[in-house]
Amino acid sequence: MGHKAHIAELADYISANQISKEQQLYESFIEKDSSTLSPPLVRYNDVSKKKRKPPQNESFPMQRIKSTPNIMKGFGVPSEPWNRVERILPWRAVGPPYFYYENVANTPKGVWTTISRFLYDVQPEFVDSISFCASVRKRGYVHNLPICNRFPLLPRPPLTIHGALPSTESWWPIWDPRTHLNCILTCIGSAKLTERIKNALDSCDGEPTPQVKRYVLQECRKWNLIWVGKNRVAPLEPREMEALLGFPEDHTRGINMKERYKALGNSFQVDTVAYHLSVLKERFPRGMNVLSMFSGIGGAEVALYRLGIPLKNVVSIEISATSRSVLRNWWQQTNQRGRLVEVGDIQDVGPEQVAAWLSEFGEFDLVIGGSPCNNLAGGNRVSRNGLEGEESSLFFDYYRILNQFGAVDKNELTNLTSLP
DNA sequence: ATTATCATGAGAGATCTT
DNA sequence: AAGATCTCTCATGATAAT
Repeated sequence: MGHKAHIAELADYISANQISKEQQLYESFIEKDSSTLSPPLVRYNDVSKKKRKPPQNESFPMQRIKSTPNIMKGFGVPSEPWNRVERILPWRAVGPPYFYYENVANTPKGVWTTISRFLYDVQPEFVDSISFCASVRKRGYVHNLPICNRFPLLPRPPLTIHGALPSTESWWPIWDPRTHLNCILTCIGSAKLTERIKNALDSCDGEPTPQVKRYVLQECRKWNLIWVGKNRVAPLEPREMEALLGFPEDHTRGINMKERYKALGNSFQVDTVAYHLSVLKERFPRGMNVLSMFSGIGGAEVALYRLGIPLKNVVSIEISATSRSVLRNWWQQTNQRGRLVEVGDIQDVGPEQVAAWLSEFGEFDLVIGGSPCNNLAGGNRVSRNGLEGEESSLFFDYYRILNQFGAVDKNELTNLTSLP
């Protein structure tokens, strides 16, 4: 079918089904036109709806499409599940094992292109956790999981601030229009700041002046503050962060506040990840062996557990001793039947160690992790130096270890395909 | 020895204006 | 269409306070 004819047919279909043009284009390119428009949909390192210059000197073809779907909804979110969609995975990306990789969506240019190329040319799925909870969290996910028949964790978390934090509602001024929170970070606003804000508001009797409102709103947005009393704002507490991120209450109890905020700010949003992992439930009714790299406070483990997927053997690689203790405590408190193997430094994990695990546990069913974002994150003024940065370069250890399993190495692939 | 506070912008997208 | 303006970001390191 010619391209114009295809678009025309599409227009009819859209008007008949009242589905947004963007979604329909998206689906059609996946299901029908993937041969002529390859690869479809997402342009790497481009999380906007606007068109931009395509990346230069990239080895895989870029296809400009006239209109893109809302790119921060990936292959669908519960409110807009495009469950009929299937995607074409590069054959060398097909498992076992299943793999799942996560990092911040807004990186320096070219980072997601590199990540995707190393991970077998699988296209990133960019998702904002605002579709799952009351807090923004824009992240990219590269994985080889099926995307049909996903389902969300229950109960669904509240999607508004007042729903998630009911006690704030009575204190929330009418002139603060926020209905959702910004991204949960690793640092919080100071008590001094909340005091300054209170003083500014107290100095006005009744309605604050426009200048004061502007100042307060600016600080509230910058530091993600909530209303906890008359003229009084406060940063989120750890347990509130835990709830927003989908963790059990007091999940990170027992470590000092600084570490607690840092670990939470670095964590997965559990509902989002669980939505993506939900397709594994029917495939592994008797449980999974999981290799969890950069485990942190165990977002992946909690997601699988909350999905009701039994954890058989979990190898958890995490450099922070306090984060390891959080996961270990959770493992014990939830009476896990499986075995938890803890490893500190991922750089100490060599081929022999991997081989030993394989002979002991058999195959890993899932390799999951989000590598450090320190050198990618926008908030970093000091060392936002990309994927080669001090911490973020640990991505290549994720790739190195993942590549020791079923997936075919690129060099090997080149040799194979160059044979006559 | 810990903990709290503060200063340190760029970069890119989103939205508005012309 | 193009430019101006607004908005937000899984942060780091020095210094003050406890």
